[in-house]
Amino acid sequence: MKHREIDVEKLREQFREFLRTKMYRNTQERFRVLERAAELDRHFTADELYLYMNQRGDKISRATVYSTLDLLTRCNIVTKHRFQGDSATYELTARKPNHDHLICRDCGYMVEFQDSALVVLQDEIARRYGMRALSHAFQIFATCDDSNCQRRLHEQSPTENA
Amino acid sequence: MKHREIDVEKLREQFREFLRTKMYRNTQERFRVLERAAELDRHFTADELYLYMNQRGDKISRATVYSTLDLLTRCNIVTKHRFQGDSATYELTARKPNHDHLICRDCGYMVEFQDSALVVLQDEIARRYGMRALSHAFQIFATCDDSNCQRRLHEQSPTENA
DNA sequence: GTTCTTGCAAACCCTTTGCACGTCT
DNA sequence: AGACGTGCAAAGGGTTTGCAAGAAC
Repeated sequence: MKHREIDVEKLREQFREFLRTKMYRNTQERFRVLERAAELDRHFTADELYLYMNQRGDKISRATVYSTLDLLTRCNIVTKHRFQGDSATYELTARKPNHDHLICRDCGYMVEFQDSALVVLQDEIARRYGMRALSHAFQIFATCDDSNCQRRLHEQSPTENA
Repeated sequence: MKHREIDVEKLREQFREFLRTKMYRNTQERFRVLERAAELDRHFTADELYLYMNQRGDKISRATVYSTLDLLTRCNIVTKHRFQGDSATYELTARKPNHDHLICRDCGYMVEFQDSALVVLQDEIARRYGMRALSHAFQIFATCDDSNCQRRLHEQSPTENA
């Protein structure tokens, strides 16, 4: 099952609005980063996006990619993850809203799952401390619980919830 | 309210057992890292621990601190966090079991909270995908929802749950 | 025209590594 | 004795920065 199509025009609009509000300039590079990030329908690192863009013929520097990803993160168009060990990974927030990660500590196999209980909890806990929740990051570290753990790297399957 | 006292002897025992099982050696340095980490009753970075130990008169290298923290993480005596941006932070797992973090995106104010629902969810979701949960990391990003957000940096207060 | 952004390369920070020496078993 | 761990300094990888040239306003 493919998840929702991303409305890039809407994102551009949202980004334009953010830049306007914060008095940043509308540059071609910034909007190109957004577009290419939207094309990559997956998690990516800043460097992967940089390489992808230059392969595709956009001439852009790492510095610009990093700085634009920072802007896009600040306005919540992109979500930045810091999983254990590696470099930061990014993804479009609209790609799959409110999903979290279940990661095998042994083989790195990762499942993206959605569970509405987390959003409820997020809001409730923040309220308990007089704060207002914006988003959350939830990672479950687990084991495949299976002797051929490595094999499962490219599998997928289970029951949806939410 | 002070949280539970940490039983360092028990941790030493646990570490000894881990090293034995994995055929690693019992060295003074490794146990000293554990002891000093236990003294720091808070989150710390590898470098902070390194500096603390050398201030306290232990002669130890960064390499050893890093490698021992890795061992301690692998046997779950220490928990490693990767919050946004910064370097990795560590803390004794026994310090405050199963707690998570609520972070103000504007001022950095951080609350450590406990909620038993998360452990239940962690187990249930892992099971749903045929995996066995070991631990989780849950961060809520929020705003203080308050005009003097910065002021709250050193406050604390709320209702316990669990 | 002024200010902000870009691109490049160098700098930076955290972490890991190679190697010689020391320590554990 | 032999294998593993430590310390040091250097390398490594990801990210940020300083500065000159270019684009936005």
